[in-house]
Amino acid sequence: MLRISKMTDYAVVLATHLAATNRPHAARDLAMQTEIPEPTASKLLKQLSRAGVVASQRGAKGGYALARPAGEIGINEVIEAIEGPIAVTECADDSTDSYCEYETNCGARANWQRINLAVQRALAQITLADMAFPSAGALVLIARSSEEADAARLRQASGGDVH
Amino acid sequence: MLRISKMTDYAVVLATHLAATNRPHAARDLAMQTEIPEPTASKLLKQLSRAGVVASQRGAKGGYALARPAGEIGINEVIEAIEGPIAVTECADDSTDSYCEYETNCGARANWQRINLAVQRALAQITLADMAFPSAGALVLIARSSEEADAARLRQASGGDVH
DNA sequence: GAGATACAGGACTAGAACAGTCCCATATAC
DNA sequence: GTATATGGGACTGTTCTAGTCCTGTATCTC
Repeated sequence: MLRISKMTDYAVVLATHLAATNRPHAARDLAMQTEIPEPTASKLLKQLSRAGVVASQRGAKGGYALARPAGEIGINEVIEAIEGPIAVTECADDSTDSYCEYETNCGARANWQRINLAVQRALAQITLADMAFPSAGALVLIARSSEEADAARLRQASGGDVH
Repeated sequence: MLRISKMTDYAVVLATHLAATNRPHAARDLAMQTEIPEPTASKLLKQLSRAGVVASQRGAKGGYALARPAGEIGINEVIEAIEGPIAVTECADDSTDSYCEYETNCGARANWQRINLAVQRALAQITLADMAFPSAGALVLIARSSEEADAARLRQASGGDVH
């Protein structure tokens, strides 16, 4: 289904929550506030920390906060922190020099890489600030054609689609 | 990894092969030519047939052929035939009216839907004709920025990246 | 009409990946 | 020193994926 995993979805929720409140939180607090099970939230925050998306402070009164301003962190960073490099197919993944056994029948590596690039760009254009404050305005970037932009504006105006 | 499944990858190979040869093939022949195990290829072709991507002819001398010209079939159709609707997250999937348990903490449905739209559009822009004949020219559609287009042209010119 | 060929549909299984938990080590504040 | 909080990794049950197999149905050829 070309779908991100549930864990990544959780990670986006956690990062978005940090972006919305803009102050350090202990993993337990974040877990409670987002209703994500504590061990799971803790595990995800560790991964986000290792990837440099969030900054951690150990010890009593420690916790997690965004490593940079929310507007500078793209959703792609959060996804890559949890799932590794974004690659729609294996042969589009530069990080593994895997041998493609259908090479002679495929003829498609360049295409997959472009598809991949388009997906990455789409994800990078949405920042945590956009996620945290959906009405902030920078959202029409992706909706390139005028019809879609219009539809998006209508939805935003009515407020019905944003939850 | 935001990755399509191996089966979908196979399906693209099969459809690309049909596009390249442009005549009906029995499932067994396609399987042999693409080096995909026959039962698996057969299963995939059935799914492509049900989705209207390929047309099937039963009986002796029967087989599979593309349902429409290769240039009119986007990769998204092949992917959706195997994996179902393309939806990066569950809450971006219009086909299931699943209840989002993190609704109050998410605030992101509209964003995910736009991300999803961008991914779908990227996939729809590549047709089976592009996959079958990578040098045919319509490939720079995705590479929007000039640097990428240049890099793509360089790669195409050197021939090193296309397999 | 009989037999051969080929697709249609679905059940089934082994293995891999995912989601989620738990434990212990280490760092910091008070 | 103690309480609090992150860091790292092992572990497990469940779900999904990949792949196979079987039976039924349609069509062609003779």
